[in-house]
Amino acid sequence: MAPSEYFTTRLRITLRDVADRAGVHASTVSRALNPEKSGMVAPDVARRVADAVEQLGYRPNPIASSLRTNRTFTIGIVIPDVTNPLFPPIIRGIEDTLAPAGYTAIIANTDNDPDRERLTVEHMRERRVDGLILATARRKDGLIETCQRDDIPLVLVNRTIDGDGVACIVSDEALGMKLVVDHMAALGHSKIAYVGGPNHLSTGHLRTKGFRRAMRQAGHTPDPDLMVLAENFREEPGRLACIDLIARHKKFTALIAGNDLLALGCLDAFAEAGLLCPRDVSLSGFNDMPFLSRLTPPLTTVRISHYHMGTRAAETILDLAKQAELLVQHLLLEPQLIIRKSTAPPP
Amino acid sequence: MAPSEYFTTRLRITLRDVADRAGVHASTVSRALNPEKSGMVAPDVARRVADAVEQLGYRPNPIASSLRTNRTFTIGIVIPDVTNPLFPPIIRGIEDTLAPAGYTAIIANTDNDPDRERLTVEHMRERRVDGLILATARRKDGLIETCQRDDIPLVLVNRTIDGDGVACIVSDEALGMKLVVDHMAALGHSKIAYVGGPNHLSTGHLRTKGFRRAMRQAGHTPDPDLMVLAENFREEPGRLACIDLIARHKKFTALIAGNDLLALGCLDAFAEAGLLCPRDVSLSGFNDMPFLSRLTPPLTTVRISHYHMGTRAAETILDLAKQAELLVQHLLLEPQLIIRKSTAPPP
DNA sequence: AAGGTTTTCGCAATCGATTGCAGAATGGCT
DNA sequence: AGCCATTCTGCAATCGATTGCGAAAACCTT
Repeated sequence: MAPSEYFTTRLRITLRDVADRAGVHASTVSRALNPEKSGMVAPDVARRVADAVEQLGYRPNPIASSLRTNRTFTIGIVIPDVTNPLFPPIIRGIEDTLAPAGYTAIIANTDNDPDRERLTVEHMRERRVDGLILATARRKDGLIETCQRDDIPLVLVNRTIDGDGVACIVSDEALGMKLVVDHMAALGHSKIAYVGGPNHLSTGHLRTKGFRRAMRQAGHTPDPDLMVLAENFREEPGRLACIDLIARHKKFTALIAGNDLLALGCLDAFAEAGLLCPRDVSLSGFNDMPFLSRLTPPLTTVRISHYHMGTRAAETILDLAKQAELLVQHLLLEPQLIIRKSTAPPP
Repeated sequence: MAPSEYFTTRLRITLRDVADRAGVHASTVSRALNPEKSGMVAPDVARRVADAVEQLGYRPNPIASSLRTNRTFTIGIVIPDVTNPLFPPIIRGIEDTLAPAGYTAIIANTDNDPDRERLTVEHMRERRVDGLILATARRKDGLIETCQRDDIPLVLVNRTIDGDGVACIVSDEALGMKLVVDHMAALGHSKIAYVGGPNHLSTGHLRTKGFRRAMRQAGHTPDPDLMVLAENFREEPGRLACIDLIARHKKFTALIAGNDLLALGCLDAFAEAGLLCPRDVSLSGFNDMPFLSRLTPPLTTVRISHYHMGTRAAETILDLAKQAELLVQHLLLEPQLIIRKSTAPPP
């Protein structure tokens, strides 16, 4: 017998082994080990079983269990890209909540590619995940509609779709934007420009909407000439959008960016145009990425508790997986303004 | 019949359904669908099966398959913390390699807690992962020894253990350190200080060793008074170590940090001591974290291709999982010096 | 003490795919 | 034509745990 065989035969303790040891039938062991059914077995038998389990070092085979019960204690997480500092805290939040509940997370990156999204979701469904947490939602999202139709436990995180009917944990974008606008206004700015993210994402859309509304509430009229939408939420598009903005030669003393990466791009555009922040123009970001306080100047931004977002999403998917009724479908997390050195009174 | 039942009965196409449709036995379908055994079935039958699969939209149940074959096409990844920007690229590299091969990654964070490491590995083994990629290695690591003893396909990434016998993909720390030291020396520095990471990690240990050796090779004697080891690889310990260093009142014109976070901490210590970088002292980091070029001053550092590290680790674990012989056990990836503005000639 | 509950447990089927073995069909050979 | 060697397919067991059903045993009840 090869060593590996020895290992396998020696180590793979099955339910039946335990049953033999305890002098009972396998089904009894199964019941004794299932908290929900342990009432069905006599106390002394339960102890004998427990002892046998202990002595043999039995560990149940979750695969066999899954095959029979059709539950895997597995949750699929679909994100655009782990490399984006936005997502790791969400993942941690999810995992820290899932693990104590005995669930395992399967994570996949899709780079915002709808085809890959569909493929990964299919793959995860084949793997019989008990639920799905998606961080990839577009405002109109066919994939999510399919999942809804197929009645899969599903939670959206960070972004959401238009309309409701699906659980989501997102930040209160309108509030976040209001915090920034009010901050700029309080500093004395009235000519406030905006470089936003794409409109097909709820984050982009709601922040832009929030910007307009907050401007009006602050007594200013949002100037369409001072608003540009970048193609996506990354640096280079932010830079290009800002260059576009500057080329319009319309005066502004503050610029609110739709997220931190866009803000970084804007900073580059400022440098190219010989603009100094915050002396010539104040700048704010959104999300509070790590190390932003290390920038020159340290960036004023809106902090979103992504970790918290993850924990809530995990709690929700667990409820859904065990068929519980949801108290709240849409959870809006409260953002927080982080004032640093990139915002100052207008020149 | 409830909609969900309808869904289940309607959607769960099994091998037997395909067999019935194709007019053959389930075992034949199984063989037809298995590339390694598709030679055992007649071409026309294979086509009939393929058609039936197509028409019914059959998708195999990987759980049933796993139960029988004892292979899950799943790899466990254990990392200290996704939130550390070091790891996401590794994870991407792993996933991008694993996915095309039909494997799924299970990721877990352990926060460098040995107990959690053991728990996670146990959990993953219970889930019958086909292999393990660990980014948590300590130089002496009991957990890894157990895994070796139990003959589990195993690859270490980023860090490794003392001695060999286990596959690992790491950066060539000695070379990396040599690049930095030579760069400093070439700039004219001779009084070069060192703030390193903990000695119980291979990264910390090898970089420190590499520093000493590179110094001697450059014709300088490493001064023990100018070397401090931080408790871990994070900012605050870096700051404290650097404060300690400065308090020794021994002159140095350059400081090499064991990684970027330590360097960030050193930058803080400089600021507190009224030292300006690079005017008063040059500084270098290690790893090339994202956004380091945005610092003031942009940090000179050593770039390690973490993504590549991930792909190679995944390739290795796949080889191991299919029992292939390994060409190289220890793979040293070549690091690259990234010169920015934090290093300059001595004052 | 007889009959009726309630507990407690075992039997055997089941989840869905895989595979060793054997038999049927086909082909090739003399 | 007859026999052997291939090739192809089906049968049935198996992986390990779960669970509906029925039976035995224990406990009440009157």
